[in-house]
Amino acid sequence: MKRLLFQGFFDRPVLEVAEGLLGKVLVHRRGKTLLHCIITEVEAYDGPEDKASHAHRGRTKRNAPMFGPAGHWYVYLVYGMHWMLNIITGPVGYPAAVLIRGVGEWNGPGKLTRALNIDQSFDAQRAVKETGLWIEDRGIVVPKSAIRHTKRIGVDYAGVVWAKKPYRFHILA
DNA sequence: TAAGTGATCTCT
DNA sequence: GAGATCACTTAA
Repeated sequence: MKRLLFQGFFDRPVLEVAEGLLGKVLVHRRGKTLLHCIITEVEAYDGPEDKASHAHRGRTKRNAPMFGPAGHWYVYLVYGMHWMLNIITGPVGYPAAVLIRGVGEWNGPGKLTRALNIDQSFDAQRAVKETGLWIEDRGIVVPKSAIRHTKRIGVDYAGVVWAKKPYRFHILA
């Protein structure tokens, strides 16, 4: 039982998508081998008001994918060495995305992208099989009781209101 | 706890 | 063009 997540899944409020992604499976094709990783930790970045979001000061060349259609990747380099993997949500023109922070055995967004060899070549690409990186529903059900909401990581600069939003979701170990 | 690292953005 | 910033990791 497996089903590719299509654009309709992502074209919803970002908080719904973020929570819904827990337990889904990130699939990466490298040559002929497929890597499957269960998504265990995510963060939501919601719209132009969100001071922790790259989009809060308007559209730039870097964050342009956030303003595009849902179901596309947004990949960028931070701290000069780590690629961050995000999936765009919501309607065109509304900048929102979910940062994939942890999958299965790799915790930490930088380790995840390094392990999967994810870089800017995926930026603004669609999350479908043709691009080599997509997300599937394999019927894994995560009980509500196993999901925790906490504040986001590494965004203290955004001021207390936005830095403390419970926009991080993770599955208990 | 602090350094490493470099693209991007905001001023000149 | 220069300077500051940054959705992190690792080694102490």
